[in-house]
Amino acid sequence: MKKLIAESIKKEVGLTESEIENMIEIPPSSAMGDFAFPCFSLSKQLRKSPQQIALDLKSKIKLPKGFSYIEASGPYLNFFLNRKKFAENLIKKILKEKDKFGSSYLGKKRVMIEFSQPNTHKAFHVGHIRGTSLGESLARISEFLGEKVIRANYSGDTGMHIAKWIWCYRKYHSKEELKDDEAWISSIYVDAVKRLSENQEFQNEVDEINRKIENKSDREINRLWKKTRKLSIKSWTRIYRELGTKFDIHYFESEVEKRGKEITNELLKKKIAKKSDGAVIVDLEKYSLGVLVLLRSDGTVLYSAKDLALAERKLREYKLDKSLIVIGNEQDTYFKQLFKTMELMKLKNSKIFSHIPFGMVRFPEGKMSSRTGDNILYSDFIKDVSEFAAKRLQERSLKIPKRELEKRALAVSIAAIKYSMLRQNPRKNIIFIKKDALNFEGDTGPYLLYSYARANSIIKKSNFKKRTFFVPELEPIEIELVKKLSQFSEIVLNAYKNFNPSLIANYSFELAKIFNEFYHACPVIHSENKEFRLKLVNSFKIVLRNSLNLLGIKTLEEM
RNA sequence: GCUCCUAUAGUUCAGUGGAUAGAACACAACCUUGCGGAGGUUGAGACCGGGGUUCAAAUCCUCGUAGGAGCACCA
Repeated sequence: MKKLIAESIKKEVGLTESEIENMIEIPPSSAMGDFAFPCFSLSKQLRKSPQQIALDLKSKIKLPKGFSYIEASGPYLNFFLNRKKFAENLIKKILKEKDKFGSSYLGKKRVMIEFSQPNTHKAFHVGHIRGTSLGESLARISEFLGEKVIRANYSGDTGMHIAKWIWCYRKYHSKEELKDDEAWISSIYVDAVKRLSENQEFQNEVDEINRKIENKSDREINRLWKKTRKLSIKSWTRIYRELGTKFDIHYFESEVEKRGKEITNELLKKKIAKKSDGAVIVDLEKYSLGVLVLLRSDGTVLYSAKDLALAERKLREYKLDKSLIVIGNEQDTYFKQLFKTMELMKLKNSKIFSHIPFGMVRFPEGKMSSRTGDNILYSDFIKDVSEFAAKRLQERSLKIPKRELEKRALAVSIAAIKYSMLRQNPRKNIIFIKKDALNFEGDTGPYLLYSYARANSIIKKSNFKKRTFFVPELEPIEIELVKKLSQFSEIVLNAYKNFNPSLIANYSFELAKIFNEFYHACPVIHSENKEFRLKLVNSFKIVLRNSLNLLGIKTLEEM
């Protein structure tokens, strides 16, 4: 519609169509118009007041197709849609395109999105849920816009934290049975950190184990490492199934360790890296990026060198147009260092990488960390939320079979959690208040699911299959609903460009809110306009389902 | 100390340089003989401070202040 407006005023204002399209706004209220063109910036060159320009334009231009009239309102030129026709076309389009509605084709690009990145032998905590939800959502948005997405995971299965775990297990927990329970696995790590902080000398024992893991010299340690690594990985399958994420490739640090060391040697030869205090570093001071340490002074390899090898491998294995790495913003500087190093070593195509940072998940009491164990584990967290959800569900409908109840409770919980993680700007810290996340009222995932289920319930009850419909005089809230539905595809594009699913989350909430207002104001089944309203309700269902789907949230037909 | 990020109702968040700064929670008052009350309606309540750019600033720049993160062998 913006394009039609641009065409109609292009000649009079001497701007290109796209310039005009960018200027067009949506007025604060529908009573003022459906689109607005502000005339301020033309004022200087035309040497007229913006008010006058608006008046002149109104009389000069031709009414664009699909509009019923134009109004000059102060410095704004306001366009009013032919709302009936607009509603009709839009609803037809939504009902025809269904789960494709809102998508636009951006060309077949191949994009790799690396996210989640839990480490073996450590907790999968609330922060990981944020990264996983964000990555999955970005992946879905890209796919929706026609891109070929490769979901990648990358886990630290070697390195100091593993050495700590194995050290602690052998020394203090060797009688306990090994199991694929993330809570137990993480408790050993937490214990290790605690014991290490009590006695500095233990670090030497851990260092020795770290060397043994890296050069695989100790059979018993190697066996224990393999076994526990496997159990950790196994403990994630349930988590990813529940979160609705499936990876196409799972990289491990152990697979790039050797190549990381080789790259480091090449960098030493090329004088890009150098020795310093026994360690191998890349000096990036002249870019004000400090130094990047590649090898420890005992010769063992660090995450940085492994990341260089990983980047090389991704480029070799896939023909990528883009490669995103979704990781917490505490690594902002590190990624600048890493990318700069890739540039210095002239790694081909290294420009395609970008770091998508996200903020921390904090609690009102303070930061959480998997080192101290001051965090909430995925399993504890989901159990807590599910039990609450099951109780709420039971209060409402008494006769749900237990299986079904558990299924719905889990779906509602995942929706609540994902929505609370995605509704905020990714780069800002989330202050996670359990009471609010568990609250099913207001701006929450369950509210959205509830709205969807209500819409579904109307349609089910109506048992009405007539395909044609005519658009009656529209109630104000119906116009609002139609207009909101029409904005979906633009919102998706914006979310894509800004790597920001919160735009879709906020849109979903606004849409559901308008639907609920509509629902209260306009009877559907017992209305003369039944056929139209049913189509409108159905359109709402489709669009809400599409937008929640992009957030990785599954809808429920009944709650 | 240096670098980066953030600052909007009591609280948690929206807000692409444009019309009256939006919600949610909490608080107060209402709405159920209506398609699901996890809902709706109404009310009270906010742009950290000082400069600047602009016809127009919560939004851009700058200096402060406050909070967070990072800064050599964790990832």
